[in-house]
Amino acid sequence: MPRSRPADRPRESATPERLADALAQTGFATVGLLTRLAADHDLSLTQVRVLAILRDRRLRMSDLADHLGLERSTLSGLVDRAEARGLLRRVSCAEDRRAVEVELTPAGRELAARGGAAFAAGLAPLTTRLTVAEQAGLVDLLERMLAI
Amino acid sequence: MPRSRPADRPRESATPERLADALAQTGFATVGLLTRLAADHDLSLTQVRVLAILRDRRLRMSDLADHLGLERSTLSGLVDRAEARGLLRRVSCAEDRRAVEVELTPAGRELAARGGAAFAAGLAPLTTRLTVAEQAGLVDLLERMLAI
DNA sequence: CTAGATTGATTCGTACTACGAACTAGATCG
DNA sequence: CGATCTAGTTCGTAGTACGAATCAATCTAG
Repeated sequence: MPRSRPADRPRESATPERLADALAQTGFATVGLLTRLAADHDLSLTQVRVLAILRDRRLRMSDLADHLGLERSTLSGLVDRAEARGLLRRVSCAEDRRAVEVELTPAGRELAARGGAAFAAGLAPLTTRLTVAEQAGLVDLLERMLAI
Repeated sequence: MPRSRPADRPRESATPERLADALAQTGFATVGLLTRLAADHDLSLTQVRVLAILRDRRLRMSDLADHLGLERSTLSGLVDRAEARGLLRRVSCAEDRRAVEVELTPAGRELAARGGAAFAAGLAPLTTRLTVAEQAGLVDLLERMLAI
């Protein structure tokens, strides 16, 4: 497990170790922010991920489960709840009548858009610690690391 | 909500937007890795966070709950299960007999150490896409952004 | 062309996570 | 001392996640 913001962080530790720690911290910070924002709308982190993924696509249940790394059975309930709240809808697939596709409703799209803005705003206290040039450098490094 | 690895990622979008997306991606990648590693040992992400936090400290239940951003009631069960598995132990506090401190057992410490190594190793496919100098640059930017 | 296998999704039962409210025991302050 | 506050636990509820079983539609071999 990565160290968590140790009071006595060893400044001299090796880069790979520090990178792992910094990435874990970044992960908890961003995912934590996302979780808090989601909670404001009574959504779970997973539901946020669903909205984020469907923002650009329309997927079958199986494909969505794969994207999320979840079992199909888990996704059924997840989509049930989101559908009941009017955030997305199931559309039966024309090519394969067993399959069900999922897409955002206008309400879901609207929520996703507002959430995206809130996320960027919530990140500002962190990101503005860097200059604009540094932010651009960070984007470049992260995108290359993630192979986006 | 941040966009999730869109197939048609707009290359030309503004830095703040791309930074938010890149940070969200980084968060999901690192936290996802952590979750998978945790699952190998039948641990939840939260239990991993507990181990990570206690790696350097010994805390009261309340303080631990604050560090995790959880309610005390949630923490009780969490610590129950981890204690039952021998990863940590409750120590009653001398100064305040209401209070309970929590610390890792040797087994918990050992697991945390092995987990940390596994995490760094699991990150390697991503981090090695950058040169050593770039990794150092990334560490610097992230640490300054997180104000570590 | 149909019998059997495979695939897409759902339902069911179980365990864990998380919350808030109610409670107990110990501290603190008037 | 008694009132109040704090630390932690217990309880009930809802959401998340899994795997096994199931059903319907599709595919494939003979």
